[in-house]
Amino acid sequence: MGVETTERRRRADGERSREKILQAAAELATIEGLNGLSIGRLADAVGMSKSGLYAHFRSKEELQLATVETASRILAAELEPGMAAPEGKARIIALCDAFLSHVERRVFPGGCFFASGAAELSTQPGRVRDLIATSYREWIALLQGEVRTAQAAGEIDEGEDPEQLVFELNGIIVAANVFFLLFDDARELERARRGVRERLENSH
Amino acid sequence: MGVETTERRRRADGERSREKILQAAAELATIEGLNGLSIGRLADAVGMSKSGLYAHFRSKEELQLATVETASRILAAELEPGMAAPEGKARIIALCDAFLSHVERRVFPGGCFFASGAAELSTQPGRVRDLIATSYREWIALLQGEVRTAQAAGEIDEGEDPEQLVFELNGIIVAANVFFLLFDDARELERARRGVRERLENSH
DNA sequence: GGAGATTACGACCGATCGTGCTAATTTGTC
DNA sequence: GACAAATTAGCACGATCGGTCGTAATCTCC
Repeated sequence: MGVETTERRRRADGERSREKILQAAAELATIEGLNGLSIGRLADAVGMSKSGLYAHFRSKEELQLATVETASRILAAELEPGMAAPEGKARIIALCDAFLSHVERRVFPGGCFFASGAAELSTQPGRVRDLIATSYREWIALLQGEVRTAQAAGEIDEGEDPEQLVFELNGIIVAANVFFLLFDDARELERARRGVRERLENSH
Repeated sequence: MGVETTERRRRADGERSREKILQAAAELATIEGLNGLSIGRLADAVGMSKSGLYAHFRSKEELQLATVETASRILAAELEPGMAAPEGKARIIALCDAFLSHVERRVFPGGCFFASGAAELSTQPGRVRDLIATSYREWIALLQGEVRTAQAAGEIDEGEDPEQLVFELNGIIVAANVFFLLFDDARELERARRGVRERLENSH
């Protein structure tokens, strides 16, 4: 889903460069922040000149938008093993596990890209903030869909409010993300796994 | 608890300026970030010159450390109504409510100072990060103490692990903080209040 | 009331920020 | 193989970054 990508012909080598830049940008942004990430340092990180970057992105904001989309793709790939689980309760647990696993393996060195991005930009109006909010909503909607599926299958009590349940589950795993990084302690992730399981067991 | 404050005599007018600076810094930092907060903009915000600020803080890091301590004091004052509740389960709920209330009233315009600071600095080694981590631990320890008190009073099941329970409770209210800001929707705070209550009811 | 410390300012430093302009090189297409 | 388009680098710009210095005004304390 491209954000009004102004189409223009791309050369193969350019495409490769662009991909390398965005991969580095997505990783760096979780450490320096999407604002703190500077064109100069990013150029150094990929071994290019600042103006070389500008051939691919006409402004910093456009670079940030493309970076968020790249992070979305990376996260989606990380969640794929979770999506492979049978739909319903099992998939919810598998998705949470996949998320916690990608935090633990430091796919993004600064933890979940969207947790970091949301914390940084939630109070800074603009297209980047909006894109992050939209992406986050998709993740929430995905989980809510699985909850409803699980309810239809009788795995989760019908009285349970999907929005409330997903709010709590997401809260648990996002907290694990922050604490794992802040305290450098893998037990935080284990607490999240336990919390998710027990919360789901309690809902039937 | 002062962080090795190099003592030096202070004049009454200087103390007032210093307080004004730190108040503005604590608020601004939740929007711009502790790194993104620049000396120049902060000076403008309080109507002083950059070099005027440097009469109070010898470096940006020292300003950041003092800002974190100021934020601690502000938060502690906000939690006071919670601490006024009878110890145990009631106080846990009152503390969570006080926290959510200070988010809703935007005591810090960018939400919880420590959630924002932890997200920004958790991967950036240094004294500021360490101070934030220490302050966060105090909050966690405070809640855990209340849980143990509640257990001793028979309000919470003895089988409940205080660390696990507080991890989940804190996850819920921190998630509310982020989502309230990102989606600009007060229902997120209501979900947190409900989540905290139900989680505590379930533990006995 | 005078000495000495504190507060505040303006000017200034080198570095880096995002962003243009230009030119050379590489690539894909007819 | 020629030509247009895409890619990348070099350079320079104005603004802003954190920080220093010298100096003037002001407060505190003996």
